[in-house]
Amino acid sequence: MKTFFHVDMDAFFVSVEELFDPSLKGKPVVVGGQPDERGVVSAASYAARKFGIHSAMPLRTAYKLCPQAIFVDGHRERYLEYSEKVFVVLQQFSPRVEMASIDEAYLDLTGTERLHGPPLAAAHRLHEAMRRGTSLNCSIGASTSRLVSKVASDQAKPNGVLWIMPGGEARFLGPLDVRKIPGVGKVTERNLHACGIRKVRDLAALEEAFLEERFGKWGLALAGKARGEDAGGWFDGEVGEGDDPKSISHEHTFSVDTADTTAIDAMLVRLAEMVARRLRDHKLWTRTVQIKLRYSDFSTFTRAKTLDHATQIDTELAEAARALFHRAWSGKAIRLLGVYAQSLEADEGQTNLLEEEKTERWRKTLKAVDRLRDKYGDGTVSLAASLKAGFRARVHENPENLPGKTPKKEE
DNA sequence: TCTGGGGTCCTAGGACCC
DNA sequence: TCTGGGGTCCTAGGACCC
Repeated sequence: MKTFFHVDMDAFFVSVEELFDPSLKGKPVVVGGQPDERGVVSAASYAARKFGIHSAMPLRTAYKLCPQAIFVDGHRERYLEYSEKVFVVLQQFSPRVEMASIDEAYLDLTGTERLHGPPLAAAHRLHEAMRRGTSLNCSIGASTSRLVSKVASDQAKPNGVLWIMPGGEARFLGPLDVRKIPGVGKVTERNLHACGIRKVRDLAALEEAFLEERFGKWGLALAGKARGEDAGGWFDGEVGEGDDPKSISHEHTFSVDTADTTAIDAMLVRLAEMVARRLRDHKLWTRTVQIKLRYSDFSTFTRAKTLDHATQIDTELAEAARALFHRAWSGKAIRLLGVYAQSLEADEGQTNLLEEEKTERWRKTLKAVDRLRDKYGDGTVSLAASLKAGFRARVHENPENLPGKTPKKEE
């Protein structure tokens, strides 16, 4: 018999901000940006949720719902720091920990009864340890599968613990809306509703053949989920598997849509530089470069190109990104630009000797550049290709709105 | 309501090879 | 000649998650 926990921090970003500014406690707080900015709510305090504010809602909408709410810019470094503290606490309970995102994790506690006692008691002890170790509240779901534990932690919120006994999975899931199943979003919910399926028990009662015919492979996975099984999709494999990223990307939404080629090129180069930097940090190389562009009407296009050799070099990424962009661009004003690296490879496989020497020289240069950026901020050092274009663009775009760190000092 | 940024996984068609 | 089937890679788009 397996035992899994799902641990989910309560209103994580808001709670961390409260630790830095206790006067926020109990007030309607919105993390994500200022009310006049383009952007969405990253997290809302429980007081703010009472006004109907929730994450992913446009900031302007949140402001209309609750003008007296306190709007706070997000501080990623703070959340990463606290995410690390969460991880440390979790590791004390089981070496089999997998952070599923910055604020939630799965624990495999199978076979730890003699050490931790029965699941419910262990969950309560973990809950208390989290409070002591991080000063933050969390909710914990415990059961025989990751899926059921995840749903359970959601039902336990805020600040609660819920254990679903072995054999009780179907009874627990049955009365819930299908939307509660991880992986069932807006579209799948609508499709299920169209078939008259509203509750998990409706889903569980259906023939697998019907679901497969209607929804394909996804339908089969859905049937398993309705029974509380982990198989198929995100819950495959062991807890703690999958460390290297499969893609690295940066995107930016302009504060005002732009058709200015100079500003666009500068942004593409900048995004490419940030992606390349992170590739080097991870010791990874990309073979497939992709760009994304979104027009004022929100229509979105992507263009990808697989290179003849893997790279982690700013200018190669930037050149590929610019070529892709100009192939796809209609000339209309742009709302968003993105640069993506896929088909990532580990730090080997540089076969061509000449190529190797060339990239080696580059790597030395870039290492120096990376050090400078660490010292003076991301905006300080740009490679030649971005220098000309970059300068004007920084005048156009308020530095506060630029991705990455704001330059602390101009060289 | 006027819609971020970082990801993962899936589908489907066409190219290309055997 | 007017026609197979499988495997893999590439590309574009989309659902979903936090």
